[in-house]
Amino acid sequence: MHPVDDSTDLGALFHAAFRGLRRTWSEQLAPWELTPHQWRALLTLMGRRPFDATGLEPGGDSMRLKDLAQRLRIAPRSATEVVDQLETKGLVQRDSDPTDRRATLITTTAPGCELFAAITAQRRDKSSEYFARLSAHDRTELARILEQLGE
Amino acid sequence: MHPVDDSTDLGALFHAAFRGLRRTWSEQLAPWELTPHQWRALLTLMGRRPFDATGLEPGGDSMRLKDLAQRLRIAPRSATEVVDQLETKGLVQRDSDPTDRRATLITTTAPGCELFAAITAQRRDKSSEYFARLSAHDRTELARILEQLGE
DNA sequence: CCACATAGTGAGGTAACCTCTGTATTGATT
DNA sequence: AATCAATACAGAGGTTACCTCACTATGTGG
Repeated sequence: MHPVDDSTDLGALFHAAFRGLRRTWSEQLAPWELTPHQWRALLTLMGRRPFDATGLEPGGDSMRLKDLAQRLRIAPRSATEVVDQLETKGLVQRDSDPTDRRATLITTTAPGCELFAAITAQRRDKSSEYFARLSAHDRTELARILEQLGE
Repeated sequence: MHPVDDSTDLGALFHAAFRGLRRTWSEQLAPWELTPHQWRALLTLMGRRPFDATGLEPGGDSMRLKDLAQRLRIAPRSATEVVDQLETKGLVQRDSDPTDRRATLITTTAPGCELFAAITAQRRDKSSEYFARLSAHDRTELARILEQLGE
């Protein structure tokens, strides 16, 4: 009687955990009408800027669509899409790069920065974090292991 | 200068790893024209049966659609869908439960069992497993941590 | 026998991707 | 300078893996 191999179990576990994460995020972000995908994009856009206590001033930093795609590990076309969504909501803006007119620079607008700050604050307060149920040690371990998996 | 909190990083890492897993599976399953989703369903269906060396005889065990959904952690309606797909491919069959005519029992057909065996064998041979890059210790750790996350 | 619950499915929708094609622009090569 | 390949992005259209809501057929407790 072969047990179906470990990896299979790991796959199922991984899948379950991932779905849990997404559901949690969805619920947390619902009040702001952001999808997890949009949030991740905004986070990436903001993450690049070393942001200070207020974290509210827009401009100051921007990113090419291509770079955003790379950091999100999605195809450039898919980045176009999420930027479209954020732009429609007025959270980011596109400007063509003066140094290369093919490229567009994505910049977080003032409302975008505010939203980012608000969500970040709420997350910290509530500590309604999905990973909060893990011990600090386990979180570190998980990060270490996941890094190995992500090439 | 606040660093964006740990959890955020973990989220990104998790996302990246999950996408890697899915891509790997997709590629591995492509020759058999199965999606990862279909594979997981088949695996669940087969997993219930303690299967022997040949593992080829069909029938013998079956599962209600509802139970399949539960094990896959998806809505019953979504299970209907994946069963439809597998049934179209002739890998599983539906029979109404004689003890409750509302219910349908899903059974893996002979071709389904063969396919399952073939794929399992190939995976074992190639050890082209996504999680293979982790040490045995890390795999155990990962499983332990993921279990905590999956409620 | 009637109200209510349960099992599955049809209809229709969404998020988060993808590829392939086309266009504007740039940089490199003759 | 004229050309040609490469690059950045967006339009069009597709796929996977989900979902909810409404409906039908069937079972169950009062």
